[in-house]
Amino acid sequence: MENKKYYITTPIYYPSDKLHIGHSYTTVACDALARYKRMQGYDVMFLTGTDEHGQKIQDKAAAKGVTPQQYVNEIVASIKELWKLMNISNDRFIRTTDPYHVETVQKIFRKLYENGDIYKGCYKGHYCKPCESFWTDSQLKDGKCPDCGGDVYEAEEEAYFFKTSKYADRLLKLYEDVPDFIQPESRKNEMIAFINQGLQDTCVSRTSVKWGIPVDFDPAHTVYVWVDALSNYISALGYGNEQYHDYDKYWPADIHMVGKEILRFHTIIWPAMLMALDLPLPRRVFGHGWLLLDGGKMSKSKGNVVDPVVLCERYGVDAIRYFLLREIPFGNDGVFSNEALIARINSDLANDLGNLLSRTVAMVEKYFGGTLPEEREAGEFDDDLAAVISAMPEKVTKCMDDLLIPQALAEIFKGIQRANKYIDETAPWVLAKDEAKRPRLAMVLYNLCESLRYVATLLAPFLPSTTPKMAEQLGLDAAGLTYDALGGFGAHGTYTVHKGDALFPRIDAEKELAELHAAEEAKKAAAEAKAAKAQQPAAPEAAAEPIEHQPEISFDDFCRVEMRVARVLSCENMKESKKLLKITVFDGERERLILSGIAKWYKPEDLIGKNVGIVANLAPRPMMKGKYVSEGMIMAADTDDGGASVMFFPSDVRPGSGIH
RNA sequence: CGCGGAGUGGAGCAGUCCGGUAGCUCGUCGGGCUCAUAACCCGAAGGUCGUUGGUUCAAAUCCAGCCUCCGCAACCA
Repeated sequence: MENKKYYITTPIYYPSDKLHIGHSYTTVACDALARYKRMQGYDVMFLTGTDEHGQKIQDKAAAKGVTPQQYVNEIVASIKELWKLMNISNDRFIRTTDPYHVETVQKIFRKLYENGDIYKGCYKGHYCKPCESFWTDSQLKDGKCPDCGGDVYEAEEEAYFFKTSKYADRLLKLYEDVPDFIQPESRKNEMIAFINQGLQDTCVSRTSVKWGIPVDFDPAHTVYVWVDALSNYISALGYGNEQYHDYDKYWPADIHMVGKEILRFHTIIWPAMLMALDLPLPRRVFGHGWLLLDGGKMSKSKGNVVDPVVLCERYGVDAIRYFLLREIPFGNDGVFSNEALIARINSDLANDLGNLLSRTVAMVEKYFGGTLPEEREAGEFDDDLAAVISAMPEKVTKCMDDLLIPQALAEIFKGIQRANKYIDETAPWVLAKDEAKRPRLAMVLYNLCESLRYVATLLAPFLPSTTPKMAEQLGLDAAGLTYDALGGFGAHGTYTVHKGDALFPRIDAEKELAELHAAEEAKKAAAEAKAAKAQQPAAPEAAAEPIEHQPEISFDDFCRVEMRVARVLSCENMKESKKLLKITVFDGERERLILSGIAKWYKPEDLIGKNVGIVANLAPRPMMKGKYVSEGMIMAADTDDGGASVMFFPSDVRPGSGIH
């Protein structure tokens, strides 16, 4: 029993923007697990935090005219606020800009370097200019670039590399020896396949990015993402620093919870790094699914509110927590929609759970003035109810230990439904009419209170602010509701209840959706008005995003870019790619092939026969493993929805005309 | 032929490994009850289990082919 510890982590989030509901999902899931383990008597360390370095943040801060540190400080504050709002019980919050973390990263980087697991890429590196890739000797094919088959040059840019490839065999063995290292199982095969394709060493430093942790023995370099971000899991425990001292106590992690998009880094690079450092490996990495938005994209047309703060304010934190934990099946993606959210809140939380408490408490007050008498008489249906309720803890435990959170909740709600049915079976309002049946009536209501005591206890990890409300109405001490204190069905003495507000008020779905829809229409109308305004040259509209500027160039520099008009001769969709259009143009001298990533926004017939602007002296670029070579670039403007708007010229312009 | 996942009543899913009356939640319809948040309880309707062929006494389940959707990889020069 002693020394049972549980170390659980969320990914560290990238504070380049506000967090959305998907981030909340990961964190809430971890929180539920952490609370559950604490309730089971484990010494839990629950870590979350932020990954604050990198180009993107550097750019965003510059665009806003603040330092990167100022920029992230502001966002991190809002993240901490969000976790507070959502009742997240993390024990620690790490920021990769924390000095102690910086210290650890530098130590790790140096150690890996001294052990030979990190090497400077240009020593043996070959650089393929078109592919912008480094290759080692062993990766070259006949001395040429393995991707495009082109010539390679001695590296002209230094970078440090981590020898991921060296650990391929040990990683495969790890997956074999620890079958549940990668969860869910289906993803394991993807990882194995990925390794079998041949692992490349991982670039772990940059000279071009300044916002990051300097390599202390080579300050021109900045530690690039992996060593910086992944080591948070141990620096937060005090590995390599003096800030904390519980590395020995908590490491290795019992579970790293991550989104499926970063599972690979946690099951390949991270274990390889730990192997290189000769440290124990995490026990398990769980790649959960995503919360997709109804209809695919960012919801603007669907009226979905995806800001977690707004959702919590509107529906209550526990309602949102419940939805997130209940709706996403093990390892799969779930769909978020306002309809689904409201349906879930109404049917499960309001109708089943809230109403059960409400009707039970109301009857205890109505028939017994709030306090149940000691004299009780057993009867039909009691045993069945007791059996279902007292089986819940074990079932929930089983589900939680298998990380089946939605199923765990389903088990609790089965108990709730059984209790509702029990009321119908025993019909307390009928018993109440007969004075002689008061002991029986007392027993029925007592059994309902007992059921609710179990439910309140088991629900605590998932709905931490609901349990105290239930406890209060039932006259129980919320702090005393633990697995150990359950003590069996019937263990509690008697009940004195206090009627309170509805746990989860029922939502008028039609009205609510109409309101959301109206709000959406208003937003849309505003956007259209804005767009219409933009049509008028007299009233130019400010850019939606801050404009990122390039350094000033000379006129000569400008003249080096050769822009010409070209006529589209043919254009077709490619079966190999959803994004690319295969375009043949006549540039005034010859035909050239251009692959352009505009297939999502243009059909071939939109372009054929038209005059477009191209950049003509761009170096030919091998694409799709050298299968095609694209000889130029179609000029197009970015649009607000992430699409492209191609630049067309009138048909009387001669192909080959220069553009200035 | 790059890798992988998925196609089951109106919606969302389970069942497929280890063949044998197709199950759950929501919705719909009918009934019951009145303690309760117009909530609760019971019942019913509704499915050729993507498609074609094969194995078998028997296929949602095993085998082969095909169709459709979705991830990842490749890739917006």
